[in-house]
Amino acid sequence: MIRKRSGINRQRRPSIWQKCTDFRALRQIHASLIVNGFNSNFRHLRELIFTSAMELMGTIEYAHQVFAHIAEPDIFMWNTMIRASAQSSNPVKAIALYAQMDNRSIKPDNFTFPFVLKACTKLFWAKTGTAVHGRVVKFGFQSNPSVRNTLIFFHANCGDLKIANALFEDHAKTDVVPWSALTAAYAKRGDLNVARQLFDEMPVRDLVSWNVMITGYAKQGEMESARKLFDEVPKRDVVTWNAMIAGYVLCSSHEQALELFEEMRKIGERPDEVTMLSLLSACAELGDLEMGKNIHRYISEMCSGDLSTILGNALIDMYSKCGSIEKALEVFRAIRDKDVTSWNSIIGGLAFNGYAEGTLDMYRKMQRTTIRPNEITFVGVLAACSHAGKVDEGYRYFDHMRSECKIEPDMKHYGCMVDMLGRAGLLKEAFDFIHSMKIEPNAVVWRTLLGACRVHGNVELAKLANEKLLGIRKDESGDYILLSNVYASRGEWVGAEKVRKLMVESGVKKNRGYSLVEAYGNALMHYLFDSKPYRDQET
DNA sequence: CTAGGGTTAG
Repeated sequence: MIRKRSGINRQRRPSIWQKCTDFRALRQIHASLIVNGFNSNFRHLRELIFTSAMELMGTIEYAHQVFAHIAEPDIFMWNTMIRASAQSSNPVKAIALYAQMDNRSIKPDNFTFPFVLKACTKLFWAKTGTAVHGRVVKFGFQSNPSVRNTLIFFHANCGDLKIANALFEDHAKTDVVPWSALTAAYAKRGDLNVARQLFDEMPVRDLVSWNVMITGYAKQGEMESARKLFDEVPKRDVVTWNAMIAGYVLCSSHEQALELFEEMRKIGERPDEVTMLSLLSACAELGDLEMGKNIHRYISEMCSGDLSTILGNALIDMYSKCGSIEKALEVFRAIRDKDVTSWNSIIGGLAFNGYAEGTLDMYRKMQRTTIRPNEITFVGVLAACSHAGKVDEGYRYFDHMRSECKIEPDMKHYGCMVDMLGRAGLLKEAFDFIHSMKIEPNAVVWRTLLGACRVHGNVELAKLANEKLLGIRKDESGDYILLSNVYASRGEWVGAEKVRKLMVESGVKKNRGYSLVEAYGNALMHYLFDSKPYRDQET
């Protein structure tokens, strides 16, 4: 499982590189190249760069180090580094490499630009991408089909659809690739009618164009239209199935999603990672631990070897939301390459299942790694402080987040702080805290304060909070969910029910169709009724 | 070694 998919023609490669399947082997080969004086042999250097950047997982840093020591890398090496960086989690490096090329007056070729543009698109860097477009023209690659298609894709996704359209009208209308890319861009923006028109006009439709359209409908919740195309499409692949399954999960038709999955298996279409992610998300939302365990088993059978980070993260989330924190911890420990989401998932899982000490412990463990926390991390940390009544500690983490981690607090963090103070009965302090906020407090913040006033019987402040609340629109689903956590975690089911109503009334689509008790039930039952097989101390 | 479709955390 360590090797990534390879695009290179493997048969023609020297056998030592074909046998290079992990980092250890790579370093051995590298060492022997140096010992034998082959380390300036470009044939080997190209392989070294390609293998560490593109083929092995988690060795891109090594590729960068090696690359930095090559006095005059050839264009293939530059392209490989840019390509690998563009598809890595840090596409900025691809731009930096291109800038370096530019500074050193190294001529890019027709392979260079698609990779650089891919990085711009991924980063949503409209200005940079437009500048790159200028370089494309300067070097005369404008009519190269691949370059032009990536340009269309960039402009379509980073704002200027007019330019994308112009490029498309000019030269690309005979090519199905930019046609469906443009269709996808319109569908993504929610312009389904324009997308559909493009789709209908296509002289030839390949599977991608069908998938683009089905995905577009599914994401907008127009499952009837999606279904119609799904039934019409001449041939389906795993993406077609995934689009439908994800669509059903998105609009909370979990049974339909599971049914489709069954059908998929019956006809012998092999589900992949994306299928599993959707299904895990369905289990998490349903709180269906049994089904979640089934999916977990299926995943284990499917991929022998390491659990991928992304699947591991989804499993942690599923187990946490289904109240099985031990299983979540088990999965967490099994993930080899933990990323910030892995830590966030387990920290949030512990926090919302009521394990405050475990949460803070986990955060301290995280600090000992090289993974930097982000704003989501602190939602978990602060929620834990709030749950456990750790006011001083909550303040400390709030400051730590700003001063040491350079993360500006957003509404969710403020919400946690107000909840923490409110629970502790420090109502006046909570009120002052709201006034000290750098952003305009939203409904959740006021409602949190209101709830606390009710609990502690402060009528005056409650009135004030209520007034503020009345003047605010209620439309952001994420914040309502946080609030419902706040309510539910206190055991105030009445409050939770109110929030749910508020969500329905304000047209919040998420969580429609079933009650909060079902959604958070298992996890919260566990917490509220204190069946504690997992002990806080031993994370 | 080029381009397009599906994805996890609150």
